[in-house]
Amino acid sequence: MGLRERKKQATREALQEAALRLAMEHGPANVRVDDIAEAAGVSPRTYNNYFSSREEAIVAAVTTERESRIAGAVTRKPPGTPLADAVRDALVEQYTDPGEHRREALLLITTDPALRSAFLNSPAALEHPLAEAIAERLGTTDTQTARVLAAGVAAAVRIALETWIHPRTDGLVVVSGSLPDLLRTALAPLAPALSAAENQTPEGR
Amino acid sequence: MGLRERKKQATREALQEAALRLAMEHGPANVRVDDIAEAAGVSPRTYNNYFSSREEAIVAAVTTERESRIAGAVTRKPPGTPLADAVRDALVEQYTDPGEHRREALLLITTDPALRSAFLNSPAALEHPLAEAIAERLGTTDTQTARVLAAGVAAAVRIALETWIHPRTDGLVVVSGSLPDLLRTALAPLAPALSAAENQTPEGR
DNA sequence: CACTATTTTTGCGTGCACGCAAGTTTGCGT
DNA sequence: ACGCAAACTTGCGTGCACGCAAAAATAGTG
Repeated sequence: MGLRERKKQATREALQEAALRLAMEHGPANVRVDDIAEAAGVSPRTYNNYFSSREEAIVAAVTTERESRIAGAVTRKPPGTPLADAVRDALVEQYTDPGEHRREALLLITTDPALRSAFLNSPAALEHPLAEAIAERLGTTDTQTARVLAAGVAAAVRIALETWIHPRTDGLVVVSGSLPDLLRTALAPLAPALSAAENQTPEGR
Repeated sequence: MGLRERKKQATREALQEAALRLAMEHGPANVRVDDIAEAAGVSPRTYNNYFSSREEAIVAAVTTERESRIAGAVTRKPPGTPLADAVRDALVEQYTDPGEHRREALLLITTDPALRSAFLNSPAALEHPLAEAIAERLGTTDTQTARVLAAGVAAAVRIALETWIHPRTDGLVVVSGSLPDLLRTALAPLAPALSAAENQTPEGR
């Protein structure tokens, strides 16, 4: 990886880190993008070359790393594992709480409306990498099916996060509980679609 | 319906219509929200009480009516129709080209990047009404499953619109063709999930 | 009709997103 | 080492989104 890309990566991380730190120190409402840019040592205009909203950098600090690992985790599941299981397990793994410093950040995020909204959009970033991982496991060149399945999964994840953040009484049951459980529940309805796709293109073709 | 709600509806439609007309006349880039507001006879600030971006009103003029009919169309399918078929047919019906004046508008929308992007987000508005329609057909009080399925369908529709707007070579096949065909293709992978959900909660329970 | 409560509209102020063009850095071939 | 081309950064200008609080419109009640 050349100097160019390393620098870009460094800038991106500096912005994320600065954004999160400042938001935790002064509260999300009291952080202007100029502050973030200054703390990261770049111009305000450059901030918007990396992130297209003030909230994005803060949320990215919490979600980016996790999301980048999910597709990898799916690919890494032992061959022969049913696709639905591979996806479910990969997601549950990666969304299992990693530590304390992230938890404070999440509390901050779920407090502020704009941040919440940006947070709930974050699973959209799963679509492309996940679609590739699924296509690979299906061993097909038909990208379209993989894209639809990945988008469905991303949507399910988003819904799991939604009900995790503001729980609701659903029918007669109160839905709340650990995020892993909510993920499993949200993914369950899609499992038949994942299975069907992989039976459509059997191993030995 | 009281005077209040009728007026709100009228304002909303006036804004949509004005936005679309002005965009067609002067080109999307040369329409400021102040112009739209003035043409609709409200203050600029009021525009943003109805739409949260300049593009939204333009796109809404083309998509809103259609979307509001889809959930109804699903509900209206004869009882006994498999859920997957009901959803597919309802979508195909409603997305079948209605006429000429809309076609020009669509050309306009697909030309401008910001409008394209807003247009591709429009299926998100399907989620809530569609989730209710699906829940009703499933005859279940478990909203969660219906929400996930509806979100999956909305995502599939979005992907159909994406590949319709900028077609791609996918594997060895060039994907292009009529929107109805693209919709069928995009929905196909989800059909097993819809079927499984309705077999989970059989009629006579 | 008169009075009050609720909802909607409006103006203002502030910070933000982004196109553009000029300036700066990096990569690479010679 | 030089110099050119491509990529990245920056400043500027413009229009936009939205919180807030005051004013206007509407609904409901006696």
